[in-house]
Amino acid sequence: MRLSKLFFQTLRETPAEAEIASHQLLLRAGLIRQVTSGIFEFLPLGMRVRQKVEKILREEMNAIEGQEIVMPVVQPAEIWQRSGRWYQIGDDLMRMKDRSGRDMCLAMTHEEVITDLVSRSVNSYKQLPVVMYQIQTKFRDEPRARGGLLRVREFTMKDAYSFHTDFEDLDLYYPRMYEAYFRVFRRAGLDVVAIESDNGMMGGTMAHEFMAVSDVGEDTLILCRNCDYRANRQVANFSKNVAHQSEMLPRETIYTPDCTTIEELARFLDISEDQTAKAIFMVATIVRTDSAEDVFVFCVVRGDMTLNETKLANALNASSLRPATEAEIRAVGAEPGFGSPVGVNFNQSLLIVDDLVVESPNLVAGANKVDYHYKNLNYGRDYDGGLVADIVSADDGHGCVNCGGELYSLRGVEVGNTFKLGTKYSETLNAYYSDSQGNSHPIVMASYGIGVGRLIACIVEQYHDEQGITWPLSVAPYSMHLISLATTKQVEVRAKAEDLYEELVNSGMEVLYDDRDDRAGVKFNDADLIGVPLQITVGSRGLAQGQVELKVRRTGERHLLDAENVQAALVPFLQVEEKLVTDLLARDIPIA
RNA sequence: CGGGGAGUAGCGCAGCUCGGUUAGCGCACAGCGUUUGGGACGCUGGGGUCGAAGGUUCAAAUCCUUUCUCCCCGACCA
Repeated sequence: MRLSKLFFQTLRETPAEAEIASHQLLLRAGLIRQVTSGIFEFLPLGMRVRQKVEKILREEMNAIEGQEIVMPVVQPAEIWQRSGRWYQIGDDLMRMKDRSGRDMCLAMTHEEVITDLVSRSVNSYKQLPVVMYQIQTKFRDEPRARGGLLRVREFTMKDAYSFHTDFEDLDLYYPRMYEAYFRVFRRAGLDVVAIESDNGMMGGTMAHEFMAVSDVGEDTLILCRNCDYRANRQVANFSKNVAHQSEMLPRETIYTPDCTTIEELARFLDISEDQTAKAIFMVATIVRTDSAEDVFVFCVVRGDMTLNETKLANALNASSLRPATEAEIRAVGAEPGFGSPVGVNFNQSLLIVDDLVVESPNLVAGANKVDYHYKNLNYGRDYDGGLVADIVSADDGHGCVNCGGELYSLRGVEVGNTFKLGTKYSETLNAYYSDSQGNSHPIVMASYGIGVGRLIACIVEQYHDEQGITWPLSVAPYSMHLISLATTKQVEVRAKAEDLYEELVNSGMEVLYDDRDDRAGVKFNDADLIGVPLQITVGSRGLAQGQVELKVRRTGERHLLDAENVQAALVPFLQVEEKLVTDLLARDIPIA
């Protein structure tokens, strides 16, 4: 491709709206353009990268029996009503009416449509298992798009769905998808960490997230330094330590002026935070089949712990949570800042106590009276009932639930996920098959997603420097950036560059050819910004010695090549670039 | 939805506090000339509903009201 003909423009200055590296560079290098919040165009260079990623996805999905299909973006409400998600999902689901007033929505994922498809086509165990995938647009009306391609509203996803006679068969297939996911990410140059995760709105029995470790990530991974335990913080378990075991002591009321936070309280009493309990007040929306109910939830966790809203929501089966207002807190008889479950009437509200609080004796907690706390509060003696569950977050320094090792945390971007869905969708959408005895069973399902744009953003986050992007060869828009430094008078330099371009293209290489009438500095800077792995410069200086110059973008190393034998001389450098991916692929895949 | 910031040419911004010719600068773009190995120089030129609507005023980019959009933090999120 000749740069003089390419629809692109590099930006010298960083657009004001972009803060993170991938967003800035994708805009500056002319790969994407934002239309409105969370909605982007892919320009020719960006489209080339996308096609590279999609090719990898297709190859890896095809290799594990995946069959490619395309499902619609605009879907009838009816199937979403049948699965229940029409009611469970809030404003993220973009709803609309067609001209005849029928409710429609934009697909945020495709479980409903594919289950409906399979329900009408699959009748017998002989047709199972079957795996289908597509690379298709999703729309999620995110409350807040951010970070360029990291979090968008309209995006392209590779989504795959597998259908099985039973869980045993799913369990046989699931590891193949898991390994294929590692191959996809590694072929794209990205190493990922697979972690246990929440099922969220997908439902089902088990889920993994594939995280690209990055400081710009929105998720927190909890990992063990000693064993291979790794989970999203939303669901991570840890070994809870009862810090101060002792006999129950008599409860006392103590004066604690202005101690409205655990930190102030611990400092005032000169005790550690793990000797206190804190009350957190939430309002949970609990969705039943056809109604939703708001319930006041009184949470008690130990003072040194952080409430985990995902765990809380799962324990309550709540669709959403929000902090309670002061008025709501007082309405149940509690005092904000000095809250305690003692004396609260739980007829109209729900008590949920973290299991660690139940184990920990003699805690200091609020007395429901301004400036007073109770000392030696014990669950079972001073208050009881309610729900006891794990509702706190694992954190750096906590103990691993498997081996007792030290846990630590990393930030990550979720680039893919896999869900064992079980029979949630097959039952509601009537996807049943007959076994060899003629008995009917719901089909066991799983779904698997990879966000294409997000993956590209993660690659750029990992592969860039001060000058621009440093694409891995496998996903680079071109493999070669040929720069002609010929001025108008240097016809022989020009001719050599043209010949070389033709020669390289004819040999099957993907060449971006800077034939523009511009200054050398402009061309070098654009080449560095776009980040094609190998740069070849044809100029009068080198040509006088019968040479052209090669620069390896990622390392910056430079070599002189015989101008008459460029193509062959490039081969070893391409092999070095390929090694980046082969090295990644050679690593062991951590077990699920 | 809560908090903060910003909308002036394709991009980056100044002007606004304290209203006053024809709204400016850099980059980008077009033409001509000189240049030509790491973002050249000169001359000339094109491009603006100053986000939108309403109001105050002799006069509004500037003051007031309303509203829309974008970005960041939080909430939320397969």
